[in-house]
Amino acid sequence: MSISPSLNPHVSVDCVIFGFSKETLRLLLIKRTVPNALTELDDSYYALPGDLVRDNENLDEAAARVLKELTGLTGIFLQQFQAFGDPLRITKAKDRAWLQGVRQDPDARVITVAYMALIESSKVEIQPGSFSKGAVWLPIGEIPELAFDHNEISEGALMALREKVQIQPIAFELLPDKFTMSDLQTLYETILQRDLDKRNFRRKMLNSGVIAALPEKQHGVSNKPARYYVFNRNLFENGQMGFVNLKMEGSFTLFN
Amino acid sequence: MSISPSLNPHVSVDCVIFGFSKETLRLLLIKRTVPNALTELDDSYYALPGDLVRDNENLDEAAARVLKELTGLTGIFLQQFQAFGDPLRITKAKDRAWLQGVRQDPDARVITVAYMALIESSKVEIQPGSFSKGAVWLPIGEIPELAFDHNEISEGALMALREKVQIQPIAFELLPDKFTMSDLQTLYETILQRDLDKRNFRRKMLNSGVIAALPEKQHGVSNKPARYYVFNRNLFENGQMGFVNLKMEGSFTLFN
DNA sequence: AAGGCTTAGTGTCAATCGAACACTTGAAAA
DNA sequence: TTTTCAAGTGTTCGATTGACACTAAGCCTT
Repeated sequence: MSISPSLNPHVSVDCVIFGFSKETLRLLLIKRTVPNALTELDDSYYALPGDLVRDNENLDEAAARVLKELTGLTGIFLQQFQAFGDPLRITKAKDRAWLQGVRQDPDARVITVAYMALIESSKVEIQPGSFSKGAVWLPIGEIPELAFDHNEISEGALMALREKVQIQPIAFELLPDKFTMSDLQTLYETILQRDLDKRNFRRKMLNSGVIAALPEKQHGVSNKPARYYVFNRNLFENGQMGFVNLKMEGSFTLFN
Repeated sequence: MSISPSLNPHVSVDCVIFGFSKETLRLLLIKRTVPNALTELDDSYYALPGDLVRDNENLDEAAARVLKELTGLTGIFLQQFQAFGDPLRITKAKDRAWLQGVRQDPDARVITVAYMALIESSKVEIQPGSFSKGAVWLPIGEIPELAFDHNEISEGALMALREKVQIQPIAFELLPDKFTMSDLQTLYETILQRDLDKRNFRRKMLNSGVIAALPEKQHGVSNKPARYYVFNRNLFENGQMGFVNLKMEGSFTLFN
């Protein structure tokens, strides 16, 4: 992204992009480029993809643009979860050096509105561009020190994801269109970091109506082939079903 | 609030302040003052209390400051819920006229980070000041057209409140320290807009451990005096209890 | 003083839901 | 043909939910 006069120099969006592969949750991070090749700081310094908000776009549009520029994808799950505006968020030396190369007013206070995106990670093809030298999927357990306050933002996104997944059926956004019951269970177990009972999981998923069975089964696996299911997207987009409620320890339930 | 060079002219906070009295949920709104008395627009034009964020404060601090300047209160429940940044949010003619009187750069794009506050409304004493000509508690069913996109923000806050109240025991913030079971039930019914069964409500509230009975009862009421209860604040601030789960219609519950 | 009015406060039962638990099935590989 | 591996399937018990109606306590009225 080139610097442009239509950028609002005080507000940015950052995208915490979740994917799920090899039984781990991952974040899509970019490696920052330093345009005028200052110093040694261009190696292994990752950041969340983000950009300043332009004058002619709203926050959601800015986030969707960042996502599209990086991955080529549109129409994916993308939800604002928190604004971050600590005045000290850009004080790391490395960050200031980078900003000097890239921003007109490197000392400006920037608040950022953070979004979380859920992607089926195999859909992503990293778009080439000056925006980033490269992008990688890193397991959430192996996130290094990131630029600015991006570690804090990522943590916040993970918390928000854990909560939302217990309230709305959004985990499906991380899976391919068709998936097995085990895929789904593993995903939930990964996000929630606890084991679930196979039979209870199955029963409740099916009773709830959020997924539908396909006639098709796996082929060429060396064990009993699993049935494929699809997410019943209409139910939710038409607002029929409000609430998916996944209890946590110490919870209690109220009312009729 | 006077214009000051330490204000960030691109980011503001707005507070949606909820109170509960006479069996209705209310919002604390301010009447805007027009410093240089332009035109006819100073009558009955309400807005959410808000201000630009200063360079030396973070977003939470800015929101707490706005709340304190208006009500004199500190330490009250105040939670960020959404950022609003539509480029067209300041296009109403009245709004532009007002901004010209009050901002250095009235055409600047401002994004706002919205907070919701829960107050026991009898605690509020409106602070005098140039900030607002007057403040009023208006029932949420009778909110007129507000400045900017403040109607949209208020709606969003109400939605957020309805959701949060089903997940965490925060409704108590709207009640006095001691309250009767009926007070509490009426509050929940008002927020959720549906009737609850008295006996079931009682049972679940008591079993949950969120409230504790006091020995004291009402005096001087012309019917059977009700017992007082207090909110068991420690349980939550120490993180023992995670989740209060109030089912909605069409809900389903998942997992062990 | 008695009766009326108003809100507080209480218990049970049937249906549903949640948690725990182990064996059989189907396909490929050996 | 046997082995290996994950898929798939039911039941039981305890806890929770939701529906439902009468008595208790205090003040007010007459």
